[in-house]
Amino acid sequence: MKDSDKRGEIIQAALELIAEHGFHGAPMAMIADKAGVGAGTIYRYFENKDVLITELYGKLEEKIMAALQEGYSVGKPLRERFLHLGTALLRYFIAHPLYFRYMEQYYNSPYGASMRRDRLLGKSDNRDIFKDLFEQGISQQVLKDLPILVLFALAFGPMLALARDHILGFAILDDTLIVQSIEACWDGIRR
Amino acid sequence: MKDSDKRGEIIQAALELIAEHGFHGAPMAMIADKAGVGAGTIYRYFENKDVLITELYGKLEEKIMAALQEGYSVGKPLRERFLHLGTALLRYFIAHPLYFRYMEQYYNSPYGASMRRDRLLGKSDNRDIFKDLFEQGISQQVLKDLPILVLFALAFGPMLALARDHILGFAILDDTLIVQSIEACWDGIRR
Amino acid sequence: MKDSDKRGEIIQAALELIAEHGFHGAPMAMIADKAGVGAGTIYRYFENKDVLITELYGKLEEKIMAALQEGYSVGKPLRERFLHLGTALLRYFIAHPLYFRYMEQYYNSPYGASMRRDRLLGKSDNRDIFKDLFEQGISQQVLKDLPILVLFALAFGPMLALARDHILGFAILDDTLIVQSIEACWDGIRR
Amino acid sequence: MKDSDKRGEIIQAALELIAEHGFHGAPMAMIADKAGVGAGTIYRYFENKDVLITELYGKLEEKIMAALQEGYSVGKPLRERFLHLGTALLRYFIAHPLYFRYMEQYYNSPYGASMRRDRLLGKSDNRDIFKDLFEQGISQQVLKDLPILVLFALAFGPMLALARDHILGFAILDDTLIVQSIEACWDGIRR
DNA sequence: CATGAATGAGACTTCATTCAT
DNA sequence: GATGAATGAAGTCTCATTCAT
Repeated sequence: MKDSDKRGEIIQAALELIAEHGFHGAPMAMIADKAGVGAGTIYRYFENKDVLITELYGKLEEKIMAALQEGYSVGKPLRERFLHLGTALLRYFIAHPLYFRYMEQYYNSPYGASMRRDRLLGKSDNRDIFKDLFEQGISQQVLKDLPILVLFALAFGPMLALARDHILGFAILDDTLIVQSIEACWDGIRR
Repeated sequence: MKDSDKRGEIIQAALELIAEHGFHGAPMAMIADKAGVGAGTIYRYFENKDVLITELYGKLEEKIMAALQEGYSVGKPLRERFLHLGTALLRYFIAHPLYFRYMEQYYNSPYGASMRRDRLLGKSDNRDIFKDLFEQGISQQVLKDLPILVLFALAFGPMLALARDHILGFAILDDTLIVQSIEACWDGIRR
Repeated sequence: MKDSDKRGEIIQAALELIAEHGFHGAPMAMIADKAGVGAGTIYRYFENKDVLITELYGKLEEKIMAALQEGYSVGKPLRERFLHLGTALLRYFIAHPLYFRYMEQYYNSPYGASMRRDRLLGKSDNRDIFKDLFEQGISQQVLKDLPILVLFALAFGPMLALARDHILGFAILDDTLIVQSIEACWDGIRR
Repeated sequence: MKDSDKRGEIIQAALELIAEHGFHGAPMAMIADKAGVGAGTIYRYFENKDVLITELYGKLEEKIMAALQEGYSVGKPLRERFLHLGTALLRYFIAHPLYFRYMEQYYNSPYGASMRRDRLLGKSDNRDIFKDLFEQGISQQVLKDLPILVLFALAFGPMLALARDHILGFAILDDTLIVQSIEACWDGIRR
């Protein structure tokens, strides 16, 4: 409990600071401060800054996957399933802007590239929920017959762009717009 | 010519190093080294690192807009115009991976956010070519009646994701796939 | 004690180096070296070089004011009080040549000018001991009826010049000469 | 003529910049710019920055000595001669604040100390006009029997302090005050 | 276990001086 | 002679990481 406690404080502090100021605007000392622990203490829980950053990313990803699976049923029609996942993802990011901004930073950095590389080479792990959906869609001839990665791009590219626009205040996505946008994404990938 | 020489070397070195290692993985000393000039020389051409970074971004943007306009005619049908622009953009990024990675870094950074903010507040400048296209499409009821920003997201989100995937080696986009992808983007935005 | 330790070492090193070589002849790295600490350590105690410089000046000023007040009594005649303060000041500088040279540097620099400006605009702080003396002298018609600043110049100008001459080895001020000099200063300001 | 021209421009530019911003606020490039010459050109006239600085000081000193000698007659009484020199000096500095500020900077710097040292060891050169005055004053028992250096301090210390106060805007010395101040200096040195 | 003071490598930037034109 | 672009040493300051307490 105690252990988990400090670890959690550190992760939360890192999340907030990095999401807001970027990796380089969040020195370890500042993270420690915000977490209410000594600077050296971080190193008892995380080997170094890189490990902290990577682990935090993993945690956020888990949370998101859990959120997406809520109310998700593989029994429903593909379109419905996609709309569910898409709107859930967009809503989740909008509800958790810190998560989004952190993950975006991570993704657009050497970390992100090597993570994706690792995943392609085997550790496909979690994003399977989408992969399954797309593969079924292709084999059922509901989706365009394009490489999975292209479908990913067509589906997630707009969502991430929209989330960013909303969070940076460039656009305001209400529920109607969210649904319309995800439907448009569906139009992009469906036959 | 002389002047252009050093200035060009510096810009090229900055482009390569930042595209590959990010802003923080490209110290001024390293840029100077790669450019084959003294460390202080950079400061004869650029007031500081920020200015260098911003100016380089502007240069790349100009080049891209020029490439897009090649062969572009406002007289053609909307769909054709969109396909032209989309494939041209995607091809350009694939042909110039350094440009793409540099611009991506810029975009996902405080620089990018403030630049976009500035543009929203008046300096609409160059991207008008797309804005015009979208506005016409809406008024002619060819495109979905969504906010311009959402159309931007639907159109560019996938393109950027695809360019990234290709450049990082996760996918290989041949010409067929490029056209198919852009057509899919069109499906996303058209009514 | 521990804290005082490093902080004190840094201040002492800065004092010695700056007194001897001037602000620009005393890089932070040299100060750190002389203090026996790492270069970055200085910044734990002083936000930047300016702060270090200013704080050190304040410390020295305090010490001097304390030394002047030793044995000083407002009950004694004006002349005696002036001679006390003058000889004490001159002796103090001669006994602490580093202090003098440091303060002189500070005074003759942008720091000094802005400090004096600040003081004129309210923060009259410590030097009041002299101001009081001069104001009483004027109102009792013992001193010349000149602006306080002129009396300051007449009194301190020679003292500082003498201290400098002594410290640079151009003159040797023994106790007799010190007293004679201060008496001469008195002749300059008295009616 | 040409030669003299550039040399003069350089000296004037150095004077203005250094007087206002200090030695370290006046880079060679800035001096060259203000002088309207190339940076390298300065080195055709002055071996390096130190030489430029020192030579400029010498020039200013000459000008001052010339100004003091105007209307000065060794035939007049000592007091009158002193008042003449003192008021002339003070007026000169007030009329030429750049000269004063430059000379002050020079004096309070390693340059100044070594210059004075050199002078004590033989090169007494110009300041003889005051030395003569003080020596006569002592032998005629008009002045206090103190070392020449002490008389210098008593006489010049206040003048320099007053000039500084005036130039920095802390005091306003009108003609009456100038005369009164110099008379007070006389009171300080006379028997 | 936890701390946080200390470290020093390394980042950005300035500027006196040189030298090819 | 004159120029000013180029240089690189040196200066200030930051921060990930360690280690004595």
